[in-house]
Amino acid sequence: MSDETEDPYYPSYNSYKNMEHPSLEDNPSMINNHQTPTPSSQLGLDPSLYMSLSTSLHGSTDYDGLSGYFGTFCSSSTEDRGRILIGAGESVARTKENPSRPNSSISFSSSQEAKEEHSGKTKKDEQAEECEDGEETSKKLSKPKTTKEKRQREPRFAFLTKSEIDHLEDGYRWRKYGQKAVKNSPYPRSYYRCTSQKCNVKKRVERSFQDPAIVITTYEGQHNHLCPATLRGNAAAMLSPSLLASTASVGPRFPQELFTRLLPPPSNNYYHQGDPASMFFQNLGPQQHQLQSPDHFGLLQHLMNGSHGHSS
DNA sequence: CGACTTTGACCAGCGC
DNA sequence: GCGCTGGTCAAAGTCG
Repeated sequence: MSDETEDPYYPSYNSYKNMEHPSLEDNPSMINNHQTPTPSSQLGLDPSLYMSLSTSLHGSTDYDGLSGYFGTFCSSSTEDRGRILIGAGESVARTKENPSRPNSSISFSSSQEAKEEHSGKTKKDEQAEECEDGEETSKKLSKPKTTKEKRQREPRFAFLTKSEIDHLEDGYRWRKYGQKAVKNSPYPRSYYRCTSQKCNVKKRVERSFQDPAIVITTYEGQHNHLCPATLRGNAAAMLSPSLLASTASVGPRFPQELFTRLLPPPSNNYYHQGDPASMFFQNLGPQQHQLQSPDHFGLLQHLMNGSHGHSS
């Protein structure tokens, strides 16, 4: 928790400051809604890089709406309340979860996982693929392990949700396939797979050991099917046709795509501590920062409880 | 009875 | 090489 060395995979807060994060520079504490910046590592995250967004959502309806935006969350009937903290960045498969990266903030893993591309593919992964391809009979212990070809890991997206429940409803159906104790955390990590056939989306759910109120949900992969809840029409109804068209079928390719479409650039004063929304970007090109859709942002603002009128 | 969860075991990658 | 850790498997159990 005190190492000063810069981890190449987990840029420190200082690294962020050196990047193009005007709002962060102006307001370092905006990285989350706590009084003091909470290093993502302390949250038990894979704190690689980050676009983080925290929102205050009250009630399931809001959550549904926001969920619809991101495709990954397509809907929710949860009673989840409180903030959703969304981060984006690159996570590392073989995480170094404990080494601290001072003030590296809330994470949100996304985009390609550079490190994983080199080392992340495990033979298990290959085996899993074989299984999904119908090679169900061979068990893990007897499977050939000769193939060395690397499979690119799916992008991951971590969502931080302030919630009392661990497994947040997102409209998809998940089957739990594992649970592991997390090092240095009293809270276990649960592993889920989408129950839809041929959909290999996975998610991990864990509770931050730093702030037990925060649930860290990490999605991996993209759904290749319609969300059951979307089919029921609750989340989709909130989306504009254009956005829906691009997200409803298979979801956005990356959540940050939607972020960039939904959110204005992180202007100097809009996102800051205590705001319903605080975010910063990393690994997003400047042009992406510029992308915005007033309509969508308006809706997002609506979804975000809108109670903290800190917007400049 | 099917869907889902629990749980211990196993495996691979990484650091030392 | 060894130990640690994350991730996964699969049998058994649970639930509706």
